[in-house]
Amino acid sequence: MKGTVTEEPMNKDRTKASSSLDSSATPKATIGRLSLYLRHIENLFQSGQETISSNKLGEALDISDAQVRKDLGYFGPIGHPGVGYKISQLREKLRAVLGTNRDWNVALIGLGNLGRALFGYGGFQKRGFLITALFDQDPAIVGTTHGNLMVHSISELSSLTRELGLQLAILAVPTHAASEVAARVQAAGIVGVLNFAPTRLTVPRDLSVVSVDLGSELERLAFEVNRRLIPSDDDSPVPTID
Amino acid sequence: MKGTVTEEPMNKDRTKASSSLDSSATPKATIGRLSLYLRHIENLFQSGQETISSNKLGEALDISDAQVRKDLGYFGPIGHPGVGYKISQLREKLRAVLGTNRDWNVALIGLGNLGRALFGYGGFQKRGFLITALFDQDPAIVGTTHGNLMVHSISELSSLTRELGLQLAILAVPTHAASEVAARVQAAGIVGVLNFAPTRLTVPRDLSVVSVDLGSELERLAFEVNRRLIPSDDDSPVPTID
DNA sequence: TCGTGTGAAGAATTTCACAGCA
DNA sequence: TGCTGTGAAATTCTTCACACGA
Repeated sequence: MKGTVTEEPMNKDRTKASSSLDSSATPKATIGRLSLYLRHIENLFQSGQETISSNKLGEALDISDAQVRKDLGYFGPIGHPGVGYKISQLREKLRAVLGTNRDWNVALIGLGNLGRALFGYGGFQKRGFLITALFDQDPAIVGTTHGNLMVHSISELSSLTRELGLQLAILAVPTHAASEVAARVQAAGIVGVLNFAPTRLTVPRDLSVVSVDLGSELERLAFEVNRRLIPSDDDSPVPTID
Repeated sequence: MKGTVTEEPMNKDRTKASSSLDSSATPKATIGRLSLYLRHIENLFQSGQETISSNKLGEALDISDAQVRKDLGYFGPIGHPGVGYKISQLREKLRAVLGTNRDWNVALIGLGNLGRALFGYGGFQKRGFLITALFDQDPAIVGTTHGNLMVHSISELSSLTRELGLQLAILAVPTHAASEVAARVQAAGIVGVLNFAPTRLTVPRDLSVVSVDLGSELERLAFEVNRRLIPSDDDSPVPTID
């Protein structure tokens, strides 16, 4: 993990459908790579390039060509033998699969340091995730404005979710509040949350959760550095740290 | 993916060592879980609990007990049959493996929206990652202070890395600058970077990279929501979105 | 008896390698 | 000839199930 680190522990899943076009058969790892493909394809699309081969695409992302073809093939054949993948076509396909061919209305909940930062970060809007409402529990923060949005009390979550058609929420609240807020989010009718609190959300069914624990990502990095600089075996290179 | 969220595409690695204590044999997925274990163990440690079984630990994190035992066993036997894992002992072990039993001096590079937010976010310091120097390329930002730190020009990277003993860097710079900055970071003697720019860093060897693409995480969430609410097959539940 | 450690089985994912279309 | 799509092989990861220590 990912980074990232990402989260969402593995679980038994029922319903094993068969069709090779069935998205529920998509390996988890593939999904992460689809984002990488799209990112790169968007760049190529901007640059006006027309086609790209699995080999070239993989090279740019450090992924094997066979892996690229397998990944892209999960949603039906889309490549052109002898030619490669047509960039505009592949772009559409990836956007459809990843859900970025439409806009999503996103609630940002929690406007502490991290929340404000995420709000200022432009990367979300660019990919079709529009932050259209802000919420916080702290009365001292409710009523303040950021950009052209005012911070609402969490008690208004349900009404505003309906009113604004909010579909996703970014949770940047303290750990101890995360699960409770997630429950309210779900009750309000929001269907997915991106959770930044370093805890496993225990939530009712019918809420998709993706967690990002920035601290874990740094731990992963420290682990990699340790592994590289301080090989645990004896018969080894022996570089020193510091 | 996981924060992806996380990144670092898979690659062929040479040198296959044998010992079961060899950390290079640790499955990639395990590393992400080690952070989860540590997170939970720290909580238990605070609460004063003395031991925990693989079963209970797994239950709290939604991981199978066998998986927990396998993961924890990669670094040598540490459990106590009939008893479980001693929390203080497991905590030490995990901290040692993940490198959080020491402090890391971290440079934060890029003080735009995201960088400032990450600086304000307390989650890093708590886990032993001390942001001890700030850098930016923009002359308008160099010289400003945040907390009790002044923003330095990137040209001072090498000297300050030596002076302050910087080991890691958090990259919150624009995409187009990321690889170049990473090269300078590496040249300055920093050994690992946590990259927030949505691009694959092309860097010289001898630099560990973990990438977090927040946009990708939202895409992963959108994908999950789509999959849950709009099953691609026909013989299905048929909930509607919106 | 409780609960770890661990081979062996099983499942999931990646790589190989090649038939076949443009 | 160039390049995809895809079975089959190889590899990696997870779960099973049980011997054994406390």
